[in-house]
Amino acid sequence: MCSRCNYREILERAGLEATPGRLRVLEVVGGHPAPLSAADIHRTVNRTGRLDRVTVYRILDRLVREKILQELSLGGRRRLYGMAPSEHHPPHPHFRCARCGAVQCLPPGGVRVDLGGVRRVFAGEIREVEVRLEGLCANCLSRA
Amino acid sequence: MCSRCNYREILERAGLEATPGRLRVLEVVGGHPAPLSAADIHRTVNRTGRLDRVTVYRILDRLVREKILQELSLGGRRRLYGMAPSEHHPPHPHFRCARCGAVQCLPPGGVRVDLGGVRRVFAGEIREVEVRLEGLCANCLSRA
DNA sequence: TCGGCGCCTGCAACTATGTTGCATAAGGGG
DNA sequence: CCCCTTATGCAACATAGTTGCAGGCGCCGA
Repeated sequence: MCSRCNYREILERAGLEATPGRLRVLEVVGGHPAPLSAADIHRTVNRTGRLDRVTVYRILDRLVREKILQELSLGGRRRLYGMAPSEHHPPHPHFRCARCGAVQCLPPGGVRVDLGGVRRVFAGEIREVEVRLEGLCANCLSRA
Repeated sequence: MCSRCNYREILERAGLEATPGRLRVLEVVGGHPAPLSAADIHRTVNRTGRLDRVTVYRILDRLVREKILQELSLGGRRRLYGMAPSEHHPPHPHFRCARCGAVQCLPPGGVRVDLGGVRRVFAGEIREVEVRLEGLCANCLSRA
């Protein structure tokens, strides 16, 4: 659990009831150092009580819609979920190991992206930028 | 089809037989201005002949392994495929419209990424950088 | 207090996407 | 001519996510 986040308050500020299911999902996601899949979250939450698979999906959808969580697409088939950028959770890039598939959050601020050229030629409106790195993680490097 | 690419030659340089299926898949992907899903490719290829769904998946896997195609993860459930970066196909960022889901390739060079900070603290080996933008496409903006 | 309404959850069935195992066909080398 | 490899097809399966519907619970107004 992120020590600086009050999940109940976050939910209520978004106009959502702070149900046990939602609180447990938030605790699992906020307390994990890397983004998790719906299946991971379902498994973890069900170690301490039960919450249906479908309910987990619905909670995740809702929390993403309210921008409490963010959904990441990092290769592989599964969508991953992490805390959305906010005061306590600055945006940061993600790394995925091409060998073992593990995903890590990288420190915020380590990557600078300059969109100048794109903003000049692109007719749409850019709202979010996601940076994804791929390569070999330290673990796989040492075992190579 | 990309006028500067000789698909037969690309396949043979990678040590792959230039079979009709592979050539057709390459023509479809190389000739489309945005990345395509396996289902899109299967559908398109089957307008001019037939190629099994499974064969399309296997061809895509193979071409990705040989770095002829690249696989993109752009949200949504499907993996998308485009030409891998090469002499004729410089790496470029991708944009996905949050409203209609359409994916576009953005001009290469429009985005500059500085990894300095990450390379100093990250213990693994970074091989690829993917930049994904999200927002509203011109079409959805005008209809909003 | 009652009845209705909305929200959350569970369950079953379903869809979409991707994968595996096994059979067949084509081509090359002994 | 036989065997091996490679590409393809087909059926079955696996995984991830979605939909429809019903039950429970709290809240609000009558």
